[in-house]
Amino acid sequence: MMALYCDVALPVPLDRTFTYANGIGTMPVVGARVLVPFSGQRLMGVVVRLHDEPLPEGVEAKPVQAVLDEVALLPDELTKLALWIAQYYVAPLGEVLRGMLPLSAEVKRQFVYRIGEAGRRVLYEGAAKGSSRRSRLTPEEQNREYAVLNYLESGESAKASALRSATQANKAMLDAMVRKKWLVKEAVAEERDARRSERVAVLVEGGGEQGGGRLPRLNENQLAVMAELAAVGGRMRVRDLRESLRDTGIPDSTLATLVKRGLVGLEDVAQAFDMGSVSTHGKKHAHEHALNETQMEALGTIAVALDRGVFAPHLLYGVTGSGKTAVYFAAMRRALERGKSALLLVPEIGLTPAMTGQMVAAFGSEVALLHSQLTPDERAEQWHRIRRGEARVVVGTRSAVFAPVVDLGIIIVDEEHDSSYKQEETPRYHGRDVAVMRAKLNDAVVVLGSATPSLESWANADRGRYARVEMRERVANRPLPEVELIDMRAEFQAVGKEEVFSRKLIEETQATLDRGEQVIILLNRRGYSFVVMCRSCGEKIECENCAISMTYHKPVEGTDGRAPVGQRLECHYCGFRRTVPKVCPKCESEHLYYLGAGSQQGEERLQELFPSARIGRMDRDTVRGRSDMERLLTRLHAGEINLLVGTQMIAKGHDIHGVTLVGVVGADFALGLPDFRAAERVFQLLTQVSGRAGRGDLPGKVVVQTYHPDHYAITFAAKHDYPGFVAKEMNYRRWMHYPPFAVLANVVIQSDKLEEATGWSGVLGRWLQKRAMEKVRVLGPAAAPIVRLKRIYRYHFVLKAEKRQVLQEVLRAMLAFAEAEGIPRKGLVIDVDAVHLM
DNA sequence: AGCACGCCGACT
DNA sequence: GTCGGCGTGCTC
Repeated sequence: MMALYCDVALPVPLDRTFTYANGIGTMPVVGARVLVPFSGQRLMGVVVRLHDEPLPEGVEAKPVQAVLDEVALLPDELTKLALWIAQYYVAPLGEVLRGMLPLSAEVKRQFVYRIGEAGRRVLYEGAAKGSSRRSRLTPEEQNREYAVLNYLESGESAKASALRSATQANKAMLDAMVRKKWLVKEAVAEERDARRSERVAVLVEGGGEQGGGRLPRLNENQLAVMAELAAVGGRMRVRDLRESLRDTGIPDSTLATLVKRGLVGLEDVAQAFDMGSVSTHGKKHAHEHALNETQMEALGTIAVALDRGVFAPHLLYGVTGSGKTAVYFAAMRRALERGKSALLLVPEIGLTPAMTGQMVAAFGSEVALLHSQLTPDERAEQWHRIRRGEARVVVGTRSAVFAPVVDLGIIIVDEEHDSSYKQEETPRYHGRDVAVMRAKLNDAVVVLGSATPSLESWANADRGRYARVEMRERVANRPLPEVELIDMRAEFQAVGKEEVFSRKLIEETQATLDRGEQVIILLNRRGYSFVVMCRSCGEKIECENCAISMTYHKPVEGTDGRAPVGQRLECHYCGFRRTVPKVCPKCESEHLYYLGAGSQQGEERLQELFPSARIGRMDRDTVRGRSDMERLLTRLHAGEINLLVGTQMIAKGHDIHGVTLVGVVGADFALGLPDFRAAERVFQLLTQVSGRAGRGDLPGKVVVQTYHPDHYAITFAAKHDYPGFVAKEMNYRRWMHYPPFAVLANVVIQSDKLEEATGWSGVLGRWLQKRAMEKVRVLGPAAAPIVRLKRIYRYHFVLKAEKRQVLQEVLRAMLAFAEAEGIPRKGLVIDVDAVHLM
């Protein structure tokens, strides 16, 4: 009955679990978290199996130190999902589980220090003699070391924080003392309540009246604070109070003074759930609209599956503006009515505030939002709310697919083609594909929605694995915008010089602004110019850490209270910055010139061309948090901005009715990249950004500047012909044995030493030649598209196989071979279903 | 990934 | 001689 051992998945990059011995007080269940000793540390892991099989000869199972959960923390289907991900993506189970459980906040890893034997000797014999004279420590630092030893003399251990405040020793000093064996450092992990508390300021009844009823004299600021508190009934969250004080220019210290004088008390109260401010732009919400016939049909298909309560994957192909969001809402509502939960995945929450706003408006306090900007505490709190069944609607980004919702009825993956669903670190899972698997394990409905479905999903619909639901018309019979292509080669001939904007785009922009309508221009590179080149030697200025051209950023005025940022060259991959050189670093020529216009330059040119336009820019430099995005969108909706330039984030689902012209500049450069998905990506971007035009009562127009006017990605996008594009692209993929006609993995071999990277790729290349050639197609080894990144040299293979299982077997065999050859595990990155070939 | 153990130069 | 630098190898 009682299992002797448990297998524990630990958050280490090792492709295996470890076996521990259960005790009488430490009998975990599968799915519970445990604390176990591991290589001198104490780690939190998740029990994945209970059994009685002893370890092989010579290895002894260490005992479980503590069981953190009485019952499985993870629902059964999430444990199964974790096992599936580990298998499918060839990733360590412990790392998969770590990503699933956002509960690191609950086990705070803390260290305690105890005096060590060497330390005791030093203390008693006064004998730091020889060693301390030699050490580079100042006498003062030596005194502090003695203070630490004195503090610990009793032999009891002390928390790092207590020790540091008592002795003024810093962390570096403590670590140094550990190294000298004066101290022993031990890790403790303790459970902590994930609920946050917050401070509330309370007006003290009769406070300060102790001096015979006389009110103490208060200055103006103090009176203002008292008045503010009294006005709201004597209680106010300190956070809110501070905020309103800041507006009136009263310093925070005023509150502290009042507390000290006993006039205001502070209380810790369990924090109420805060949805944050979410703007809805006063528009009608999707859930308030009556569905049209097409929408009703789409909903009908999904609802039938929901009512049957079986696994049912759907691909919802709906052109931009066809009203997919309204269908999502209706389907989610239907799930709730059936007593089930609903999960909505979106590419990036910060970029679609309108969607989340509508969710909150429609479902109120039943909604939990999960996104990357939550703190660990907030994440844990949401996780528990969901697990307890308090939130039956979850909206979130990629990792929200692991939300422990109770009785899952439906998962919706919005913009399912979006590459942000692919995690670009271990475990390298695809949120969309995990969603489908999760739905399967939960007997739930899954809806993948897009105007430009990925070829993988489209093929799955072709093969009958997914039910295809189509919405080919825009709501209210609005037309799709007319698209005009501008051949930039001809434009160059005619104008005689390189201009960012063509004459046609300028003319159309002017006309649109004159009519009082709005314009969006996509310029899909951030910065001012993305190449700095020397006219004398032809050298491009590269990042010190990466094989990447550095982007020039012009100095900008500090807007919105931000400090101004000087001109600089910046690497968009590692963030490295340098000053702008006056002369070529290679040949010292003064003839440096700047090529390729980014969004910053676009904004500047537009300002020159349309001096009276109200221009806004939307890129990673101007939009850092959710609030920046919301502010920009609010100004757009209000018409305060009538010309918006930006990178691809402007293409993401925004529904701005006044926009009637969309311009596209340089979006086709990606067609030249060595990536089999290049055409797909360009088609998607063009279609999505075109979809921003003509969403109101007036028809829209799109002007696309291109150097490849005959490329099928461009011509089909211009005709709004997704089926046509897909048919053509499918032929290419089939011919070239690329997904969806093969399964693919990208294997990167990396090292900070060039010889290691090339050497290892050679060794693996020979092995693949000999061992795997009949089973998989191997491309490479070749230099990775970015051969050096963050000082790491990178080579890669692309493996393609007919069957997934074959690919996984080869990858596992390759890992085993690499280990035997002494290639370190971190020198190999395996990316199953890679989206970018990096 | 951490952390132990072990071998070698720097400094007294 | 000792300290502490970091290169290998293991973790139930």
